[in-house]
Amino acid sequence: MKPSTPKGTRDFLPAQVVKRNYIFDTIKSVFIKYGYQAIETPTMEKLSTLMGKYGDEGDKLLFKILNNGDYLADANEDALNNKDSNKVLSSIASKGLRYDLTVPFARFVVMHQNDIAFPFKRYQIQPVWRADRPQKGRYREFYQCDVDIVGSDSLLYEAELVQMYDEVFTNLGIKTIIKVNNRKILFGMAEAAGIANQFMDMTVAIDKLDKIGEQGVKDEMERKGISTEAISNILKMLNMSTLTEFETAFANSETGLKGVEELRTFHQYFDLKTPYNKVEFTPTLARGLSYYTGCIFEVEVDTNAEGQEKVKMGSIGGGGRYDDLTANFGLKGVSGVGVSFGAARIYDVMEELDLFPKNNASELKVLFLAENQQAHIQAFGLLNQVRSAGINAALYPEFKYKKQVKYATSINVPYMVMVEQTEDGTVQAELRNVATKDRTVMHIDEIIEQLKD
RNA sequence: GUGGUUGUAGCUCAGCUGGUUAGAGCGCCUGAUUGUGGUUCAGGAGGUCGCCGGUUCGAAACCGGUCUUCCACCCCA
Repeated sequence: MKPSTPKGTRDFLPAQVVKRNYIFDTIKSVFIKYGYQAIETPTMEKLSTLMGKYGDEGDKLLFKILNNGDYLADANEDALNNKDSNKVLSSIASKGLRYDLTVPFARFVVMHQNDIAFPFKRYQIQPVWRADRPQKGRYREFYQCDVDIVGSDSLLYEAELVQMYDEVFTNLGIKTIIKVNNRKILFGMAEAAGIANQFMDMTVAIDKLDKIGEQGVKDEMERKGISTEAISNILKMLNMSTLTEFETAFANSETGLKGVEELRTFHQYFDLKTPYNKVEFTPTLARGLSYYTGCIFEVEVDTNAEGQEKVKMGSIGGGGRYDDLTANFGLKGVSGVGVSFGAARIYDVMEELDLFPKNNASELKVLFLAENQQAHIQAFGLLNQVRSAGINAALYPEFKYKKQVKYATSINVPYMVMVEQTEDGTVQAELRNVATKDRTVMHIDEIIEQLKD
């Protein structure tokens, strides 16, 4: 039989894992610096935790786990006979794979509210699963990398999160544009245009702006039955760029004015330090129809930056504030704000721009090669010394020179040490630089010195 | 979930409108050669043509189903 992985899942080769970990490590070190702590939640959650949190569409995309034991014995018989999958489900499956990290986190906060201190700052890097149909850059198993604060509505955290974006992408070497908006500004626009009741339709249309253009947005809103007058009003507002303009437009929208004020406060915190990346107020940023209620963020690769012109990639990060994150689980009035890093997309961008470091600390530094069995045993002793000095080292098991060199070149190791017996019966070690082909016989202590830098 | 697309050796792919024992390059293994950095030469192993069923005297090729790949839509990350 031909081995394969399930649809939408993949294996990761050593070189890929090294690169992925480089991204995670860079992100983690920034999280830790800003005072966030890691948590983990189980791969599976109860379906009662998961169902109904992502809409009807989301429920379909949940992977369900069959109950153990004789699950059909306990299945709902009527539903089974009628082939009613939805009804049968609840009697044969009570667990599912996590669909994102936010809902499990909300469950976590409610369950452990007495063990954690608010504001609670956590980060979480774990895979999630979706039974979506796979396509380019979309898998059924992928990592999410979330950082959130719950239990405070201070805008200091919005500023902090954007600073973290700025620092992470600077460290990774990607020049980005960090777009900032506020859902209250969007609501203000709907209110100012007199279509507050069609806020959702408007938001969904605006969210597609990048994809379908201004005319497309106009058409979409028309289709949703928004009046032409309101549409032209909204389009006019979308082209405004300063908070002062919005303040004027929102004279009759309390929510809109609140949004302007929130963004001003955000800037009071944020502007104390000059960011390396572009941070732009973007009134057209909508972030889908998700649960966001305040500030929203999205990160894009800056295609105007030198060397990045050709990068075609959607958003590589996003997030925002959501009130009542935990209300679903019975804890009201707890506000949260968080952002997510799109690890897989960041990986692709870094690959395209060749931004991964060449010499990774987790890679093998030196490969020992021995001439014969006698030398092999001696080489193992030398190997121990090199490893004790903290250098990543390995010994090749066979003696055939051709195979040794072939292996060394195929694993891309920078140094080799050839261990040979001399005529007087002692052993000598020769350090070889694979790239320059330099070779020198030297004492093992010297070799260690050489390899250390 | 809808529409399309892909599947032949470990890898990248040929294989005409159905017709003998299914091929190439690379890789792999063995031996020689090279006083040592993937050399050269010779030989070799490896495929139920994704899987199941059908049409046919005959299927890798045609038809149906299924799994997989990639793409668009829906939605989303």
